[in-house]
Parts: sequence; structure tokens; C-alpha cells
Amino acid sequence: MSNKPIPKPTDSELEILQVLWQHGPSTVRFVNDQLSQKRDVGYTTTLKILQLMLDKTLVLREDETRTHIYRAAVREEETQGLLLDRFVESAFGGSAMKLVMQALGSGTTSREELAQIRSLLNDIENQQDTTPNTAD
Amino acid sequence: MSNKPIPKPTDSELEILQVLWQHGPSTVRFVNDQLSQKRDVGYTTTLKILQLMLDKTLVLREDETRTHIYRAAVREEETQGLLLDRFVESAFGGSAMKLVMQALGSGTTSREELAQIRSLLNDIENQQDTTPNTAD
DNA sequence: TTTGACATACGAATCAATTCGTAACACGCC
DNA sequence: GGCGTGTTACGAATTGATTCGTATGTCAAA
Repeated sequence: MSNKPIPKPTDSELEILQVLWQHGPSTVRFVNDQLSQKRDVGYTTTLKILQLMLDKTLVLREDETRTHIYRAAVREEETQGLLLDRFVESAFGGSAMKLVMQALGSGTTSREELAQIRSLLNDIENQQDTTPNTAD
Repeated sequence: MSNKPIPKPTDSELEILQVLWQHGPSTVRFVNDQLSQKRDVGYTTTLKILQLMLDKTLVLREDETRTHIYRAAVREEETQGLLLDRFVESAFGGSAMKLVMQALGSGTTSREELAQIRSLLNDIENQQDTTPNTAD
């Protein structure tokens, strides 16, 4: 069932993926312009990374036109989930719980967001009621 | 006022810090034994990394005895917070909220943990009641 | 005192990520 | 046709992290 071994994006690649996720298929120039708003980066650098990402199949591209168009080949949530797992493991010794506590504790979460999380908590607990434990 | 610019630990360094945080001050051999339980790593590799960490002041050491003793020089929560910030920024475009939703959604959170988070949410909301908004 | 076990110090190889210079190519316009 | 602008392709330098081999030192037991 489409068991692709999602390749792990590096920091730079992630930066680019963010742009593609947010703005949809883009030219190299557009991506580079976006990145340039945050930091100094050369055009050919962005190009090169996109080409490497193409090799890894992190992006796809249309090259019928002279100016190629790149689009993300991995979905946002999926990729974030993957990275999150690794991060929880490496920085929080595997405890997603500790991570959540820290993230919430940092104080940048608005009231509406807290409400959303609360609602998610409810959903999860309901799920747990109806789903038999697999690991016990 | 002790404004130390906490140096950012690499993955290997983090792995070692986890050991030191969990077990307290340790010898190189002990740290290496711990790491070896998870993956293959040479003794001098561990030693070298600890020496580099000493340069960066990520750890301190006692070298009065022949066998040196290393201890973490950075606190666990502080370091995790630092890494979390960077991670939220790079992988979730700055939205701690999205990260929390993902982490909770992954399904590995137990009922007690959910309750703890709920309680944390309450604390935060109470805080917000008594604290005037700084933004807007 | 010699030897064996175990410790630290340090240089160097390797590998991946990042960056950029330069060449080659395509297009439109004069 | 030839030029200028903007594009892709690609090689190579740089940097940082990781790994390990080897030299050297220390201690204790025989």
C-alpha cells in the first residue's frame, strides 16, 4: 500500500518544503525569493538543493516549460509526523508527553488553540473507550 | 546575569546528555556501555565526543582521579526547550499548536498522561485569566 | 621493576550538507 | 543573425559531525 520509505529531509530541504506546502507548486526563483526574506541564500544554492530533493523524490517537477516548476512530493502531516518521532526520540528520550508539556508551557498558545487541544483530548479519550488495547 | 548562550548539542551529544541526565555523573566507560546498548559505538568515539562537549561546555569533568568523571553542564528542561523552539520553527513553521496536535494524535499517549495534560491546560487558562495580554 | 589492563589525547579519514562559481543553453528583442 | 537576460547543470570547496587508529600515560599486581 504505497509503502514509500519517506526520505528524511534536511533542514534546508525542510525550509523549502515549507514554501511549497504553503504556496503550492513554484519556480526556483519564487522559492528563492521566499527564502531570501528570512536569510541570505544564493539562487544556485536553492536550485541545487531542489535538484537534490528531486533525486531523493522529495519533490516532483514539470520541465516541459523552460522554467521548471517544483511541487512537494511528500505530504505535510506525514513528513512532520516522521520528524516528530525522531525528535521525540532524540531530544525527549521517547516521551511525547514530556514534549507536549514543554510546548504548552512555553506560553505562546492562545485560548482558542487551548480549546482545540482540549477538544482533541476528548476525541482521543473516546477513541480509547471504544478501541480494545492492542498492547496490554 | 548568567546569560550563557547555551551551545546547541548535536544528535550524538544529545544522546550522551540523555545518559548523563538520567544516570548522573559518569565515566566514559559507563556512558559508552549505555550507548552500546542501542547501537554500535567505539569507546574512543564516545571519549572524543565527550571531549568536544567539554570544549563547548556542554559537560564538566572531574579529572583529579585517573578515570575522569563527566557531568552535564546544561539542564535538561532548558536544553529541551531550546531544541523544541528550533524544531517547531523548522518543521512546523513556528506553530507549537500544530506540533502538539500531531504529537497527541500519534496515539501513544496513555490515559493518565492525557489527564495530566488536561490539568496543565487548566493551569494555563487560569494564568491567562490573571495575566494581561502582552500581544494586542 | 616489568608487564598487562585500561585510561586519555590527538590526528586524520570519511561522510553529508551546504554553498557557490562557471559553463551551457533557451528565449525574445534589436 | 547576434545580444542580453534569465535559466538549468554540474563540479568543487567548505564546513561540521562522526568515527577510529594509534601513541602515550598511569596504576597495580606479580
